[in-house]
Amino acid sequence: MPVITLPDGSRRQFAEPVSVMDVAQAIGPGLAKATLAGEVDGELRDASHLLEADAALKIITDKDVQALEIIRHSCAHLLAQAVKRLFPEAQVTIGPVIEDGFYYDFAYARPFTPEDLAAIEAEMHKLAAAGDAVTRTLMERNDAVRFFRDQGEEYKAQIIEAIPAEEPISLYGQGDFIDLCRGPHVPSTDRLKAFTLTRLAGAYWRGDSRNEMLQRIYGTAWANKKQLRQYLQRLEEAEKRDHRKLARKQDLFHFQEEAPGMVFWHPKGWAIYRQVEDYIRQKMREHGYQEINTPLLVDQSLWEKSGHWDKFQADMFTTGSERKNFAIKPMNCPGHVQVFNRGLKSYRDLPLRLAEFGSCHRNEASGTLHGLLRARHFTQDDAHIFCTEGQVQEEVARFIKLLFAVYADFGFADVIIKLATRPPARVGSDADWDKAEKALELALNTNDLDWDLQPGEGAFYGPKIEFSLRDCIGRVWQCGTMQVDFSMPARLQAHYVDENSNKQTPVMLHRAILGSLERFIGILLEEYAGALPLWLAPVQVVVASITEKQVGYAAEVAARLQAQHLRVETDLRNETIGLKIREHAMQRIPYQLILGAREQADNSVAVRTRSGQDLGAMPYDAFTECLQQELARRGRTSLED
RNA sequence: GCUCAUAUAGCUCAGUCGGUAGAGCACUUCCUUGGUAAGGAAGAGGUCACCGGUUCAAGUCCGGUUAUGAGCUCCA
Repeated sequence: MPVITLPDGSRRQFAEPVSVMDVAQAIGPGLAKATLAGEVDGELRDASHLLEADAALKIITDKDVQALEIIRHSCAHLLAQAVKRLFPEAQVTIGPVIEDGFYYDFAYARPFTPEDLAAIEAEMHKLAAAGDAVTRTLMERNDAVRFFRDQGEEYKAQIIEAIPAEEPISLYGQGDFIDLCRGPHVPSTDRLKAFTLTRLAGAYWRGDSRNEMLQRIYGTAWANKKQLRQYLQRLEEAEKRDHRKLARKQDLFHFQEEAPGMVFWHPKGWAIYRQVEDYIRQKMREHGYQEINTPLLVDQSLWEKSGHWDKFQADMFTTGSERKNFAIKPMNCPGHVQVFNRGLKSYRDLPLRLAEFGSCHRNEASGTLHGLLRARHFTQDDAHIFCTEGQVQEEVARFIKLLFAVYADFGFADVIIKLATRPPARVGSDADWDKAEKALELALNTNDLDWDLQPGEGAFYGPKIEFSLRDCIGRVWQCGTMQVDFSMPARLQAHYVDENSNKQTPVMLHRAILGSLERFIGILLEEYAGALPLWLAPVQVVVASITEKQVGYAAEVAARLQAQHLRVETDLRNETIGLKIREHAMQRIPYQLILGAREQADNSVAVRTRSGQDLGAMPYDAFTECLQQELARRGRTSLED
């Protein structure tokens, strides 16, 4: 006689075991119709799940957040069913839920084509309309292995073989299709109403590039057609913010075939770059760093000593000029150690913070290049802090504080933090790794930050904290980093003299706030959809004349702004003011000064913002006062945004 | 690097059955002197990414290369 407690606290008693659906039915037929699954004592279960004992139950309908995950998972099964019907030779592998959708990986003799994709989706809609019930069965593990192997599903059999033998295997069936799955699923396929397949891609079996490549089909699914439509629209809007598109529209930079992965910066793009660089340079000065610069080309032997040659040789550009084998630096640390090593250092010199806008080249795999976000030539806002073991904690904490202050100035709040610990292939003793990992973890926790652990993802010389930001369509890119290194100073013979006149090896902290200036600027452009805050905008003010009679006055106003170190352009063309306004608004220039006969007569400027706000005419000084205030604020404080 | 797709004017794109290329915007010139998101007219602009093949004939079909896009793998 189970007693079922509902979320509102009400209880219902049943004479015999009932399913989640039975309970819904008892409450009302409308609810039963909307029921997708149930949350039983906090666990998601199928609508067919039998309640034999007292339980707390929440009926899950498409209004609940958990519904999307169930719908998407069921869509993955529907996709696999459709593929098996159209391509019986295809083997199923895995089909998980991802952000906004799902995918399924198949092994098939030939790659699927876009036409196949359309046919598969049509088949899915047909199957959904048929409305087959989705049923759950249990099977002994070994029986399940045999069951799938008999059907020629070698991959599925392998997956199940990896599950402990004593664990019963749950299978879900719909029509003639049965798949291994933990569930839960929707009660029948006609509950899947709003889905579409989005793209085809290759993906390695078990995520290992030594394995064969499978065919991955991606899809998106939602509770209803309206949500699906909104999602697709949102995606389309987001894609317009792509920094590569903005670069073309705003004439910021370009790439070309002769230098793949390397940026040709145009005047406006470079103005942004310099602004970012100057800002960081000032921050470094304020926070006790000394700026240096080290050679781009360094003999191979130094990379061998540092350990980089061993691990990254294939990804380094080299040149055989001068009979020596030079490598173009892929990072700055060995160079910084060379600077540290000149002259005998005392413990009194520590912490010694050496910063460099380090121009690095890495021969990244061709398929990984991605505009400014993954380039072969990039500039790190790099610095290395040489310190004693006792100073590590404080230095890490100070860095994290500085990083968040800088991100706030750029208007970023959503920072993804990860702690990556020792990888299988590494240098240094386990004791040192213990200390280094502990130091980073402690610094994160004392700063009260949310972070995730990434075991085994650290650099070969030390653990690291990664600070990542999202691009326009939600892809995550690592920007800032803090790495503790107990190995490289010793490998490159860095020393200092301690209080007792003993030679000691310093600890080296590798750190970057932006990471790569290129990548950071790419993210920045996408974050603001090209409408950068005033302090970063390549052109801050455009001065436009209404008729030729104001050309002199406009030039004079522009010259005054320029004398105040504002980035200003004039538009004295023989064009209508409507056209000029439209063009500069589309170029996302923060302020337009419209100068006609009236302004000229009373020595004023008519101000218009890029979002179309007309601030009217004001004296010149009032306008520049406004600008100076806005410039001082930084962050996301632009008047009109 | 791997899988799939794509490459036509400065940009965005069209180009059917294989018969030597077209639009809009931008550009140049002229007209217009206009008050808050496109004034008008004319003109100029292309070795259809590159190399090779098939064909009487290739932007179009086939192969290769390069670059780009999406995803995978990688990321000091």
